[in-house]
Amino acid sequence: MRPQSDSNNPRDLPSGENLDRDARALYDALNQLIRVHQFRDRDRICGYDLSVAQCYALETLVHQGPLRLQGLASEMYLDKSTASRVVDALVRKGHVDRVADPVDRRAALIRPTVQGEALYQTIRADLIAEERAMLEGLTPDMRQAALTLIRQLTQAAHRRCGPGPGTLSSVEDET
Amino acid sequence: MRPQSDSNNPRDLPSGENLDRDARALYDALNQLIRVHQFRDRDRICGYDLSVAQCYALETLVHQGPLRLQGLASEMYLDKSTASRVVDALVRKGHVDRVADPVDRRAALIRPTVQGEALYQTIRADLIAEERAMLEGLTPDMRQAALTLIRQLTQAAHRRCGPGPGTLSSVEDET
DNA sequence: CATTTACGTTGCAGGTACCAACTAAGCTGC
DNA sequence: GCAGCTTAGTTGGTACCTGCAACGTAAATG
Repeated sequence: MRPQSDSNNPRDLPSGENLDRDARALYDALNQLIRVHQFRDRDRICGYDLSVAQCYALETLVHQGPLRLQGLASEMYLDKSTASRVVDALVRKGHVDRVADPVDRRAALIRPTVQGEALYQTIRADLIAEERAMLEGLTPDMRQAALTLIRQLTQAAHRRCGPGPGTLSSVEDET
Repeated sequence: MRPQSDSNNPRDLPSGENLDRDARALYDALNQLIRVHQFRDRDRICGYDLSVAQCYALETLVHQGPLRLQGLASEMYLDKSTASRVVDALVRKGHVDRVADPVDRRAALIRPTVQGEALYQTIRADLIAEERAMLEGLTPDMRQAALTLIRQLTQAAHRRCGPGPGTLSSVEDET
């Protein structure tokens, strides 16, 4: 439906024509990247007796501080019932605990335990080591560019993804 | 908490020190990106009465042509039993079919039906439109750079993580 | 031909996910 | 204060995804 104006030099086009082609390429590339990371993370995290969802929840709690269940669910794009069960599992394993919210006795604040925080840091260090290995083949310039681009892509996707309840904004950290 | 070797000048270091920091940043950025995409894909694909795994299988079959179950499982980093069930679902929905392998009567070749191929193209077009919208804010140069980097990251991760659970073949590493 | 190996399916167990229904607690209106 | 509604979280039910183990069948090997 979008005819490639191949009569002209395809490199000089003002970013209108190649957009489709780049979009296709990006879709495929991102697909690959996401799948590889997904499975790598899963296998690696399972070695620590955590599921991926549990690890994600723990990570969210470590980063965002104590959260109510609803907040955690929003942050994870999950139903509150699913979040509840994930928290159950983490409580059973001793990685988080529920404390009564002082201002609302219906609510419970969920926060990582010392053990949970330590476990998360261990896993994080492990995964970061993987990223580190991947980055070793890139020049510092390229690494910076990669970061910038990935963040922009995330921002764009997040904006479009629409009503993200918690609006996770934990992207910006050390410069 | 990581001991920064601050006794030295951090600006002159030959990319050894900043590597850690970049690795951390990459981990976080990739995390965000993957999550956003994951949920976006899930919601979007579910609108077509396909699960993500089913869509991934269909995509693999469309891209790679007819595959045996084992090949599909390897491609998806899944156990063959899981792949079998995913294929079951796709067969039930009429998106793929199994044909007997002419040279091996144990095996079955799985291939998309016309309907399955059409469905995949529809979904793909939909998802690509999303990527396209995301790319609109980037310059052509940045888009190219993003592609290159994402592919390199994928390559690196793929090399490191190796094949998934269901894979027994295709990894002859002679030690 | 018997054994071994490979392909795929099925049984089992556990995780993930949603919706809907439920309990408990807060908040309104009277 | 107590109905009645809303909100926070839990639980039941259902369905899917996933891997491991155990099969049946077919090919390969001796």
